[in-house]
Amino acid sequence: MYQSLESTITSEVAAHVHIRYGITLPVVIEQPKQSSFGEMALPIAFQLAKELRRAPKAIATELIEELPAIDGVSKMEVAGNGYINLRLNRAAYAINALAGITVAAQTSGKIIVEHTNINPNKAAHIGHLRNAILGDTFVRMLRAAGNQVEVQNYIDNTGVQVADVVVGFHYLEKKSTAEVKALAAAPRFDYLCWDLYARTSSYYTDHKEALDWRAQTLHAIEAGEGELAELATIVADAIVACHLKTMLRLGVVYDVLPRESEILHLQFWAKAFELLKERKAIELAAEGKNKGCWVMRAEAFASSDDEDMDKVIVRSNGTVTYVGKDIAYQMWKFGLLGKDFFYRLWHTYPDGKQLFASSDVPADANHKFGAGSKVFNVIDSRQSYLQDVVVAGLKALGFNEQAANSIHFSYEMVALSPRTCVELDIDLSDEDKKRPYVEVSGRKGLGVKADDLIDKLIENASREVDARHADKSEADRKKAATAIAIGALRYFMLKYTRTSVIAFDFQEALSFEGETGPYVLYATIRSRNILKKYGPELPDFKSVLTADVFSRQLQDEDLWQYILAATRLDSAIDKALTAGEPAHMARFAFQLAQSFTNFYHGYQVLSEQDKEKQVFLLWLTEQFRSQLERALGVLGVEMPDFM
RNA sequence: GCGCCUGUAGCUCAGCUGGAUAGAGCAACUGGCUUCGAACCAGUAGGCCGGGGGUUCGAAUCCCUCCGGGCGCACCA
Repeated sequence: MYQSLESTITSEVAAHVHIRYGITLPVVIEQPKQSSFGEMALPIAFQLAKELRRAPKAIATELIEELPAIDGVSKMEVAGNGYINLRLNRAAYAINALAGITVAAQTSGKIIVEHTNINPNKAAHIGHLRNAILGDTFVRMLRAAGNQVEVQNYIDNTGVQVADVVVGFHYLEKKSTAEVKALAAAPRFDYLCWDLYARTSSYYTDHKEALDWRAQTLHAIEAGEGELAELATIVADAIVACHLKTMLRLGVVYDVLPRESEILHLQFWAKAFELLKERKAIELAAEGKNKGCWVMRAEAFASSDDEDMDKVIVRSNGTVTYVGKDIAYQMWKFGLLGKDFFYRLWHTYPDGKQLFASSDVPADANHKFGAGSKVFNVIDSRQSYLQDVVVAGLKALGFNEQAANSIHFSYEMVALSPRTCVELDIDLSDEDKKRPYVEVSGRKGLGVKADDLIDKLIENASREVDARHADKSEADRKKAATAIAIGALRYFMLKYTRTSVIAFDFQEALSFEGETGPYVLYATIRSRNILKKYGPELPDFKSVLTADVFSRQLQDEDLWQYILAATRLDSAIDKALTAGEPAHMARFAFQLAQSFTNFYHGYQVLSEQDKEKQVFLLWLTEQFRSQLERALGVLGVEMPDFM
């Protein structure tokens, strides 16, 4: 409701300003610092003051006199040096909120969001959790605003990391294919590979000659033949299954898994290579350190034309680098490659949703993916250099529009707090101990595994639930504890803005008090309980609550403020999307919960004697409940039945 | 050296892309459970928004500069 009023006001004021002054300005609506100033504030006079070279206050006064009446606004007044404060028609606002008036969703083309992208060679860790939760929440925000979204999780199943685990099994552990297959079918295969990967990595540092095994393995994988290639497939497929399972625990699902193996087999790169050469986006270096390589000139992606900065796309031995493959993949996402994958059903989620993976054999699955109009790549900020190169590639090919619509949805890494490192027995240098956070290495097998963290959170939540609800069955308690734990985790990962490094600390992550997911859940449960415990059937609000009733009840300033708070969700989603910041969404949900909690303490709904007021309070409670649940849905947090 | 990010309460962070008296949570202190469940609430205390210049009606926010911290800058992904 709030959002639709906002859009009415901005468009009417903008139209007036355009006609009256011949100036086109974006009209901004702010929330006054003090509620006594009114519900909305327009700083438009300040914006106009620059162009008109007149005092803001005079312009504001003039605007108020000349602006035609706006539906829903009862009063306008000049305040401060030139603010225009608006007071709303409370009863009309409430009536519209009751009717569920919303802004029509905008329809644009398909948006592709790529996230998670974990190397399929070891268990997921907390850094991957941030990526997936950020990506998944952004997807939910986009969908809540009416966009069509496709979620992709890219699988690099032919890379060095997978090869290293294969080297570990084959050369170090001397395992047969059958043995590896058996291990892959057993639980916690991702944990086993986590350790094996670390062991192989450290083996290389002492035995440089072993790097030859890696080269052989990579070669075999690329050729797609022999025992080593088969091992790679077993490992990668089994680990992908582990990752999907971990992500499903968090409510994160995907539409399609484009895999690097098909990018290779279906000659995506060859096609892109032709185009890059044809349009002179890359050139063959005739001399210098990159002699014999196809390179993208530095000037295309950096503010330098230094030859040393040129990026190699095709190595002197003719093989393509990661960036090259990524350019091909990015082109496919926009439907620019003139090629598509085949697809096969990878698996079906418990709710019936189907997940497809790319395939190189023609199948009858009639599914089409890719060819989006806008692409968000959720990748941590350490890869911004490579993302810049990919975008520069599109630009060099002449795809300027697509380059502009390729968005690196970057975020900072998840490091560990020194305290948590100590808990995990990670050796720290004296220098590290002084830092606020320490970056840990997956290659060394250090870090916090995603499933371990989730297990620990569930354990914690279980303790609380068990203590409060001895009467419930163990299964019900476990279910509630799981929902609370996941809510806590998702909120924790979301409450930091993208540019903030998370110094992961067990104590903080395991906290269920204050600005946390459980706080929001608790408020929602309370709203639900009031409605549940109200004896008779809930009244039919739409017929009982008339404009008269609203204008009587809304003379209470606090109640009016609660209505405003409980009708802002759509506006909040919109703003968070514009800012590209899921953290704003999380914060809004928290503030909404705070607002309801205040209402909860200020008004006794069930014991209210005045019948008319009670119906009104019930409706307000219901309004809070539905908005809180929707907000949690956007955050991907599921409700426990009790807590 | 070049590029990107960053410095706000004791700690962890917001601050809606220039607006009114800079906000939360944690920790600390004082209170509140026979109430729609205290995973909560009310209150107290805590800030030269890293320093200095500039832009203007107005700066935590934009520009310059200095200081401090992080991350990138492979024929690895």
